[in-house]
Amino acid sequence: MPELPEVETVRRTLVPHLVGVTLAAVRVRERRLRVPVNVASLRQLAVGQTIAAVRRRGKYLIIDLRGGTLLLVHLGMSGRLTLESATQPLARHDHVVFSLSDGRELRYNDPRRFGLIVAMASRDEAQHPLLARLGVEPLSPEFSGALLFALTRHSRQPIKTFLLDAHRVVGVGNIYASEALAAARLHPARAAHSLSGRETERLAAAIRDVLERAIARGGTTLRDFVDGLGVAGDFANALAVYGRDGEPCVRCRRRIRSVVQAGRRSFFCPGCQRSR
DNA sequence: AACACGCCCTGCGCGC
DNA sequence: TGCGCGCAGGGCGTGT
Repeated sequence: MPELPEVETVRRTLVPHLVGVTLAAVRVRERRLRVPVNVASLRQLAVGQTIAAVRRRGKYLIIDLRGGTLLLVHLGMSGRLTLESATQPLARHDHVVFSLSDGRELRYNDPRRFGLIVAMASRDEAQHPLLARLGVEPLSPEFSGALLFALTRHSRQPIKTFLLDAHRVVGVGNIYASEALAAARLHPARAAHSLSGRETERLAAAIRDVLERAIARGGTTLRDFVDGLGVAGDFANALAVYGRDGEPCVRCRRRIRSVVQAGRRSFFCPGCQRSR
């Protein structure tokens, strides 16, 4: 899926085109997403409204509409949110299509349908079940080694699995969890609570650094990902360990290995990332 | 409370 | 060439 850098890339590419534009109509061609699309609420809350801002919270895009409503969009594993010419034929898996006042269309495409689009009143944002329990933003000033140290104290989970839990830290998915741990030289199987203060400092800095570098290069495209204008990301070449099982580590030349943790594959260098 | 697990869904690449 | 299998960037409900 789009992780934080990919969602942020979509946000940045859409902002200049969407702010000030009105949602003139919506067509829902497939309502069976992770949360079933509520067509009536989309029509009542979103259609006719003008876009005031496009924000991001974790892996969620939040499209603020004038008139006190917003659209919450999650791209799941395979989702795309792209601006297209209305004359462009619809593609397979174009599930939700917004007609815009400038004649173009904003299209939500998602083959696996793990994503969602929800309209709500802006005042409900903080209490909404999908948002209320989300953890800290890793690119915010409040995120630090000290905070990560505090958050990890009572978790016996492997640190890799811990990082994937959006109720603790948002936005870090399977690619960037492995990349951050590699940069911090921490073994993915280390129990979260076993990390020292120095190690959580290193890890927090690595998370921030890898996310920022990925955003700077438009995100990671493994297969599906494109930004709001249909352009693929460029960070896949910069990945140090993810997907590089068997290849030599650029730092120590040992072969990168992978293991499965909590059902997700983790990549690491056995030379640079010792378990203790 | 914390954590492991299975499941949601489609598409693709691989081995046979 | 075709087919079945395993696996994929996420997140939640359920069980212990």
